[in-house]
Amino acid sequence: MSISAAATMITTISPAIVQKSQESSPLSLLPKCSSLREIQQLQAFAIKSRRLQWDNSFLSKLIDALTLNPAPPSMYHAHKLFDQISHRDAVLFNTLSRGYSRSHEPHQAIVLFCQMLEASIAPDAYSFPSLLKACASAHAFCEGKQAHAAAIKLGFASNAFVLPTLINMYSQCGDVKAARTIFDHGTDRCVISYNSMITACVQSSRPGEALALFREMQSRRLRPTYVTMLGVLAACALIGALYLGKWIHEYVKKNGFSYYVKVNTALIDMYGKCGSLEDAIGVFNGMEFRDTQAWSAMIVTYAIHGQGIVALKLFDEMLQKGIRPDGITFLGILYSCSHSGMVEQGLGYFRIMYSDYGIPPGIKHYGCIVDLLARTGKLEEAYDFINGLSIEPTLILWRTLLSACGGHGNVDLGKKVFNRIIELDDSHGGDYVIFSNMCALNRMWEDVNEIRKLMDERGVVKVPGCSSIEVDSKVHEFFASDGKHPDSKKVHRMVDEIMEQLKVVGYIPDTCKVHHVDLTEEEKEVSLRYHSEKLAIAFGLLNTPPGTTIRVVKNLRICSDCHSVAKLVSMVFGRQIILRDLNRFHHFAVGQCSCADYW
DNA sequence: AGCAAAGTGG
Repeated sequence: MSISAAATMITTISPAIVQKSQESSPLSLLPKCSSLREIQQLQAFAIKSRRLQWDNSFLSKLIDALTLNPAPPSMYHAHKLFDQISHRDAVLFNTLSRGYSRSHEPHQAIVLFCQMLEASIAPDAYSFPSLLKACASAHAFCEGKQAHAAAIKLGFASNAFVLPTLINMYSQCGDVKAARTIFDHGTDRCVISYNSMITACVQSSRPGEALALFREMQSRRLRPTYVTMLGVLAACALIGALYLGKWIHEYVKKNGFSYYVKVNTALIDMYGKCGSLEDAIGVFNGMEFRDTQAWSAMIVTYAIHGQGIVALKLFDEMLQKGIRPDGITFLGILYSCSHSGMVEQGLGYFRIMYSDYGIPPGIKHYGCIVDLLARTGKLEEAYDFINGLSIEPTLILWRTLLSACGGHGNVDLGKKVFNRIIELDDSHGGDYVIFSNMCALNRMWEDVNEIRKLMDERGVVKVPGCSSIEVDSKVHEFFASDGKHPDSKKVHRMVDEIMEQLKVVGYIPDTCKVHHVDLTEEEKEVSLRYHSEKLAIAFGLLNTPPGTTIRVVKNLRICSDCHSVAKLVSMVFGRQIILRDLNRFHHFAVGQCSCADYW
């Protein structure tokens, strides 16, 4: 059939399709189809002109177009068409499999691969990316490993397209070590493989390794892509290294990545998590186009800096501009409310998220509501809320409540919740510590001993507190009372000096939460004195010019004694201190904290 | 045809 004849036939089927194309072959028209109807018209044309029997390349394009169509029934139509084809080849299988992995039906993709083997059709290199992607998103580690073995057998494991998906699969299934081994042994380490590996490191909280890979890329003169920037910025956010982050920002500008909305969103997130609210606002204001994610990132950033009211204002502004919020936006909103004690508003937003926006609440939204209720002391309500849920409450939900019980000193409910938690998982040191502190606060020393014994028996260890501070683009880490840092003697002396000065203005060490029963008051004071955040602040006072801001990142929540010390230091030494908790910020200035002592 | 943000608790 001549091209002009084909064009005539299509014209009789749908003028809309022809309008979209200057070309006349049905193959080139396919990507321009935007609706299921248009694709099916082309399919009808293909059947009419008897192409269905012989042209697998055209059929593959047809299936691809069907699977790309966002309307839900497309996978069904694609599979139906696939079933009608008599001579299936690997390309057809791959195309349908890709469709399933795109439409989040990983199990179908895996099944399809098995069917291909059963039909004695040899997979090619392109069969593996979608299969591995499916295994990754389904967390199907066994299948993933089998797929890897098959890829090795067939000689496709070091293929440039297969390698990144292999890395991704291992990382998503939780085996980052294996991912790294594959990456290291890869013969063809391209930019995309580096991106996968960097992302894998970030997702497994190994920011240092991610940044090292970025440097390796540069020394190998591989040109990063914007995806590289997303990974590297996320790594900076994890470490909380503001100056390194600023350097990356410059790099982003110089290399033309500033126009990617996602990169700007990652920059907002990075500045937010590195403690610079102003820089985050600067990036947000400088964006020409902002999507839901960009607004959400900015809302969350205000929230973690204790500016809940501003976060809510921004949400209103977002709605006025006609940007649709998603589940994450509401998470930010609920988070803002719970961390600013706005119970009624929070419950209001929780109600409208489904009724007005059709967003079904997930476990994380429930977590925020539990936090919202419990943090303000409505502990029983929070308990009832958890028990009334239609889904099985997770550990985190109980943990949220336990931590609030600790904050409000409610040992009775706290004990009930604690027992519930260790039934589910008795290996988490943090839970024991919260409950033990709660008991110590109520002078229930036998219980404190009991908990200690339980921890020893079960071999539970608590995560040591660690604070870090970036000075001259080097990150210094401090652990409580440790002598690992080269300057530790000097730092300890500095802490002693600080304490003397603070006592003059009325500081009294808050020893009631130190849960070593057999310590004297003085010994308790000493154990409190060398908490990691105090060491880091002392190091900051010693090694940064007077008047500059001290930025500290801590891996646990700040204790109340360190909180009051930081407030006093900000006043006595005339320094602003910005301290990052596990997931929020404390801005200390002239004796006050931005969290208004509510954290 | 591969990599791809934002997110409850501690």
